[in-house]
Parts: sequence; C-alpha cells; structure tokens
Amino acid sequence: MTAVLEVPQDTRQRLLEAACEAFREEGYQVSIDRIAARAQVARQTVYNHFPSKDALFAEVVQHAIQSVLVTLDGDGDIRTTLLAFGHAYREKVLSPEGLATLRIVMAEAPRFPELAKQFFRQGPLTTRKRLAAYIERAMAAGILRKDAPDFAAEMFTAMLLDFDRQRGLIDLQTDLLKPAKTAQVVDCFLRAFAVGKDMP
Amino acid sequence: MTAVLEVPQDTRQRLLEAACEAFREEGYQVSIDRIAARAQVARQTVYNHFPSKDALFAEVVQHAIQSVLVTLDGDGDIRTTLLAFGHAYREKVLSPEGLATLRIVMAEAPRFPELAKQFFRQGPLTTRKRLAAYIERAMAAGILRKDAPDFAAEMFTAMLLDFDRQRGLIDLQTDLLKPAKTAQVVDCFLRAFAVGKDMP
DNA sequence: GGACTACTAGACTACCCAGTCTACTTGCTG
DNA sequence: CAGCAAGTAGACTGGGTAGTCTAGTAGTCC
Repeated sequence: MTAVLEVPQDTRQRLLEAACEAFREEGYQVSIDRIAARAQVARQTVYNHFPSKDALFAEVVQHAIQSVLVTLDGDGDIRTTLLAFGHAYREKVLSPEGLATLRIVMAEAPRFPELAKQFFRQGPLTTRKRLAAYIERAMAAGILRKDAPDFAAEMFTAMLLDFDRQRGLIDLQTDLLKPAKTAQVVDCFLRAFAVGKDMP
Repeated sequence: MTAVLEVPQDTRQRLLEAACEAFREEGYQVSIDRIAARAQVARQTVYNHFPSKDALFAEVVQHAIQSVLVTLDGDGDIRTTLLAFGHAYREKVLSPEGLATLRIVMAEAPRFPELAKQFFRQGPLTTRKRLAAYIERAMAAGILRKDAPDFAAEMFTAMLLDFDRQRGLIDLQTDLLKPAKTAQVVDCFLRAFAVGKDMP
C-alpha cells in the first residue's frame, strides 16, 4: 500500500521477533492476533510459518536461551576473570529481556515441562558447567582450595544473582545493576574459596 | 441433600483453601467454576464472599506469604543457629507449596504489581531482615567479621536457595532437599564471614 | 409461622481466543 | 501471459470465561 520496498524474505524473522517481544511483555496468553499485528502481518501468515501457537512459543523460547547464556574468558588472574564473568552474567540475566524470559519460562514450566527443562539445561546449567570447569582448573593450579567445583560455581552464581533476580521478577525493580556489587561478591567468593585457610 | 451436618460457618475458609490449591496447581487462569467445584460450593457462593476473581486471588496471595516466611532462633552457637535456619528455610521455600506460590507470584507480578511487591516485602525481604539483624549481633559480638549485615544475609540466603529454587521452578525437580547441602552452605558462609582472616 | 440468611442450580450476557477456510491481491519467473 | 508462491482481509466454528440474575431450598431466630 504505502510502503513499497518490503523485504519479503524475512517475514518469518519479523514474526519471531514480534512474538518474542509480545510473549515477554504479555506472557503466554498474548493472542495470536496481537502477535500478528505487532509483526504487521495477517493472522493467517502466522499459521503459514508455524503450525500452532505452542510451536511458535517453543521456537521463541529456544531462541531466548542465549539471553541467559554467558561464556567466560579465562585470561588474566582469577579475580579479573570472575569480575568480568560476574559483570557480564549480571547484565544479561538482570536485563529486562533476561528477566522477562525467565518469568515466562518459569510461569509456563508446568504447561511445557520438556521445553522448560531444555531451557534450564542449555541455559543456566550450561553456564554453571563452564564456570565449574574454570574453577576446577583454578583448584588444580592451587589458586583455589580443593573443593567440589560444581558446588563452588553454584555458590558464586547464586551470590551474583539470587536476590536481585528475585527482586526484578517479583518487585519489578529495574535499577538492579550496581557495578560495585559484582566486586563485593567476587571478594566474598574468594574469601570462601581461595587457598590459605583450611585445607584438610 | 445427602450430608446433613454441614459446618456452615467456614464456607469462606473452605473456599480460600480450595482457591489456594487451585491457583497453585493451575495458575491464575484457573476458572472460578473449578475453584467452586473444588470447594464443593456453587459459583454464586464464591461471589457472595469475594467481589471478583482478582480479590480472591489477592487474598490467597496474602495468606500464602507465610509459606515463605521463616523466623530464626538465636540460641546456641552460630553454626547451630545458621544450620537450623538454613534447614527450615530450605524446607519451606523448596516445598511444592512454596515453589508453586513463588511461581504464581512471579508469573502474575506484571498484572498485580502492588500485590507482588507486598509479597516480596513481607516474605523474602522480611526473612532477610531478620537474618541480617542476627548477623549484625554476631558481628558486634566479634563472632563474624565486620561487614554489611544485609549483604552477608543476602549471600547466605542466596547460597541456600538460588540454584535449587531455580531448578524446582523451571525443571520441576522435586527431590531438592539434600540435608547435607545446608551444612555445606553454612561452612562456606562461615569461611567467608567468620573473623580471623582479614579485617581492615 | 414468618422473616432472614446462606447456599444452590442453572440460565444468560458479553466477551475473547485458537485455528480453519475462502476469495482476493501481488510479485516473481519462465 | 500463465502459473506459482506468499501474503491479506475477514468470516466462521467451537470452545471457554467472568460476572449477573432468577427462582428455589434449607436452616435459624424470634
């Protein structure tokens, strides 16, 4: 009609993005019509690309896994590495998108148990495994005290996120990203896990 | 009809309990009819006691706050106290009821922001405050190193719950309550916060 | 008995939604 | 030009829901 130069190849992509935003903003109960409108597309077009609402939702969640995935870069000393990781992780998970993704996956977990499990494994669990591998190396190198690396990684990510994530999810707080906190947590973690105190 | 001796005074109570279970099991979208059926009551009776579904939901959430509230008992040495607290807290929050309550409050927070805020403040935040008060006393008594009590309390509850709660909410895992974990966390916390290492 | 209260069964309104189907328009390609 | 692929608008089905209303039942108090 008015706009002539459509980019027709990626209707599907536009749809996925619109669905992603719509689900994040309004939850699973957002209607197909609203998603279609947001993508500026007819309802039937949605069904041309995805067999059902559930299938669209599943694809959106798969794409969203990356919104809570963080790699860590093992250069530098341990404090620097943990600081960089902690900072990146907090920024991703505590962003409005990260929080909204978590909220919807948690909310719909009873309805889509397999999807939620997959999210959990490929998201938070994978990040923890990566961190644990790094920590295990640091333990082997004598930088950290010998302990279970998985447990140590769990403690670190818990300290980084737990309270602020809960606040973001329930209390809808938005200014969760005080950078000083990451350093506080890293120091706390190192007090608990650096060598030098007790090693049986 | 068949049963003659009804206990008519607590229709409201039966309704509240039924609604509580129903919301926990099926989420906010459970229909009024299903709640009424679960309470063995006519739909109109629901509306005789509560002006709307939202009002009923609000009352259910208010009642559910206690399902994540824990007091701590300051007798005994610090390790014993923290162990008892940690155990009780994990048992409450990681129980199926605790997890289901959290899931629904998080899921519906955008729709009921004030209610969710209230839940957060009277639930998790209150527990943290109590813990922080205890920790502050321990710091003043020289048992723990001087640090921000709120921060220390946050770290402790985070380590106790974070990962298992997330697993329970997303992965629908049920056997989250390994008692040894509480002790592991308490020891980790004490390594990070007991006196004796560095006190500037 | 009469009035009152609490509850019941079920009809009814006024919505909203997933998913299907049909008839139509474009634009590209051979 | 013919045919195909992709999208559009809108009607339609079948189902579900919150909340209202009505007529009736049962127990309780005076």
